[in-house]
Amino acid sequence: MPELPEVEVTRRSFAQRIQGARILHARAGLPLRWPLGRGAEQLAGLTVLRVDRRGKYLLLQLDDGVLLVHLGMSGSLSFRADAPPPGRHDHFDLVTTQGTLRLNDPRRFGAVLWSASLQVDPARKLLGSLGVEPLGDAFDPAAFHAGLKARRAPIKQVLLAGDVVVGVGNIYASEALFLAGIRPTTRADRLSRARADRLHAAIRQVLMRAVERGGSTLRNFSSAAGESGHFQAEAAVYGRAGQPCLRCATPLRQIRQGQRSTFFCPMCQRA
DNA sequence: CTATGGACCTGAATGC
DNA sequence: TGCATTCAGGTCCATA
Repeated sequence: MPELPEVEVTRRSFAQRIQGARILHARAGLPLRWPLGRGAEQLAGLTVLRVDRRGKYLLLQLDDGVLLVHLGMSGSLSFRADAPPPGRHDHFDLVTTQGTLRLNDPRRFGAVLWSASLQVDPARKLLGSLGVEPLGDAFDPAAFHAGLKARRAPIKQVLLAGDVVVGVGNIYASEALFLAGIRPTTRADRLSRARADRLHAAIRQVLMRAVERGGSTLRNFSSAAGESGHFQAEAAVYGRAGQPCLRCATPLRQIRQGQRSTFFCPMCQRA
């Protein structure tokens, strides 16, 4: 479910409301991807200073350490004053003076873990090798092109790997490559500076637009405020195999790259 | 070092 | 209707 836009929309939906709250109690359900790293009972009494984001991780800055939250493939957060009893897939609750932050995650690929700071493990290990933020100033065309020059894998898989630029997931990778007119199978190091520039702009455009629209709704994404997103209706290629390209009407194609589906137009994306 | 396939887990959709 | 197979928005880890 969540790529960068969904995570950012989620962050915005509760960051202000939880800021300054004191943790009354934490509840861990079935195991997530990693153990919490600190007893849930030891979170009580800490204060949430603010909520940041790095890549697809949400960072709840506490007055003692930081709580990293990742939504995995199927996770979503809710934040409400009066949370009902936890359901089958509610695997983490942070009960605070200002409401309960709850992680619902059927597949449990998500994670909640405490780290003493961002400079030490586990945060250092998880965040240390992440690429640049695509919506930040550090994401500039020259550095992006240089990053791609060092990689021989297909451009689609380099985008997904997240060590050149973070936050581009399986939907937006296909969408950005379509916008830039680049074939997903093209080796990353074969992209000219001009084409890297086009891709750079396309990534920013597709992510910013998705954030504005409230995230993708491919399955049933909703922010912690319960509002669903509207990007789905705007996907140009993702999930549209066999349907006509919106630009040239050629039937769109679906292929497999690294066990993930890729969608593209064989006419508009020729190299 | 880079690149690739398997692993984690549940549920919905599809096929026989 | 029932049961098996495939697929799903992520990413770490072992292996080549």
